[in-house]
Amino acid sequence: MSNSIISNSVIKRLPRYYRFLGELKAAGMTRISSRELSERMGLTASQIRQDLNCFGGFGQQGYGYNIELLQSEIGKILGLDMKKSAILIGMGNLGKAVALHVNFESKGFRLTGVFDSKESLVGQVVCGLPIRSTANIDEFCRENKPEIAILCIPKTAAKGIADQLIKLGVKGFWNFSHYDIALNHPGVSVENVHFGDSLMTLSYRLNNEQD
Amino acid sequence: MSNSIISNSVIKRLPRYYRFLGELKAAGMTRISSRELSERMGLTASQIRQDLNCFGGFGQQGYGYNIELLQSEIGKILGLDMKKSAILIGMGNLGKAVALHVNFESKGFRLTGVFDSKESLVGQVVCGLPIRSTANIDEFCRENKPEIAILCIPKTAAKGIADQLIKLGVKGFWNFSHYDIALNHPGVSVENVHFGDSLMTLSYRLNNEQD
DNA sequence: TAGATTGTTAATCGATTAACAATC
DNA sequence: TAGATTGTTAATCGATTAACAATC
Repeated sequence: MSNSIISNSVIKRLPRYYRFLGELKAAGMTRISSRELSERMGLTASQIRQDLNCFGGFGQQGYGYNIELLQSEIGKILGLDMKKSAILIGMGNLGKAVALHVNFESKGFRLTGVFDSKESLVGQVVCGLPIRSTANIDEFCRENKPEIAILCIPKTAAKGIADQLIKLGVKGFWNFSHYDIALNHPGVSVENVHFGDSLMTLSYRLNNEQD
Repeated sequence: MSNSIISNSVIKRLPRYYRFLGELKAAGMTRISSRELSERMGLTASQIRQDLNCFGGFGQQGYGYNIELLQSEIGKILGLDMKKSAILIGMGNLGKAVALHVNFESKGFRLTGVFDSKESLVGQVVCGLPIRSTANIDEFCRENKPEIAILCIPKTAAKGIADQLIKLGVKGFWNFSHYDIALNHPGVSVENVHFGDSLMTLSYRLNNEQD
């Protein structure tokens, strides 16, 4: 079914569909048409139908979409039911906040290990996990085979650790650093979160408002 | 010069150009051709020239681009020299990490106030700023006229506060919440950072690797 | 001058929107 | 059956890439 390659634009819209459908479900609704969903989300009905039909026919003519069913299907498409093992490197302000703030279980992952190179942090418990020394990453990965790593470390440290982790079998990165993993390792899945870039984009918009 | 409307795709690439040029400058290089930059960044030379020519002719035929000059021009385009006033609402794990981790000054902003609704946090000092009660937002905004607000609060709280801030003259949001500001306030500049969406996207990619 | 590389126009590719027949 | 709404094809729009004349 989902054999043809799905475009990046479609993939990036899926989580938002998932969230909106979750809210509609929570509000007690059971069905919705592409037109009504389009009005609530600020999209076109055409785009919604096109997006969904990349993965199969989830709707019914004359009726629309069953909200609970559709949300569950999108969850499966996103792989949220798989609970892939994730490790987090770098327990500074940012790393700690990510560990504590993000609900991994509802996004398809399980946080299984957290690491920092600073020996003074090692042993401290965050999210029920002891902070381990980065010196023990090799050992931990061979035993636990994490699928992804979350990099909350500076660029300088990120290069070495990312390369090391890829050798150890890590298949994807949630990358908060400025090291460009995708550039150096084309086969690996990378999702970048670049605060600075995002904030600069906002700066541009403010300085170029017109209408 | 930059009168025609610049596409979103171009704007989102500008911070990355800015970063790469900064690194080249730091490495002691003075000039670069679009071809060499394209190889380093994983883009096409055509795209780079098209992007830059949205804003003016920064290069020189037969020579290429002066790295320092080009970076400085992109910085001006992004408005990094303007130091717009920013306030941050929500000093939980995430808010604190953003306040401490992000270098606002180098991204066109100055953090001037931080707020939380929890009275137990009020008075605590973060980044040299006392945490203020959200009850005092009105007063603070009338006196300090912040241009943007950073929302590190749950969706439920975000709606009320965003609507309030817009009435108080806030022109943009760096939005970490799931409240869809842009949907309800079309005129306002919004840059969303949605951790959950980003992580779900990574989940999708891991579950659909092929090559 | 010859070589290199830009700025810019034209061609291609991909994503979004519109239209409508199929069907519940 | 009539009305509604999907799934899907065709048309449009926008972004990327290729090509090349201009020019340093």
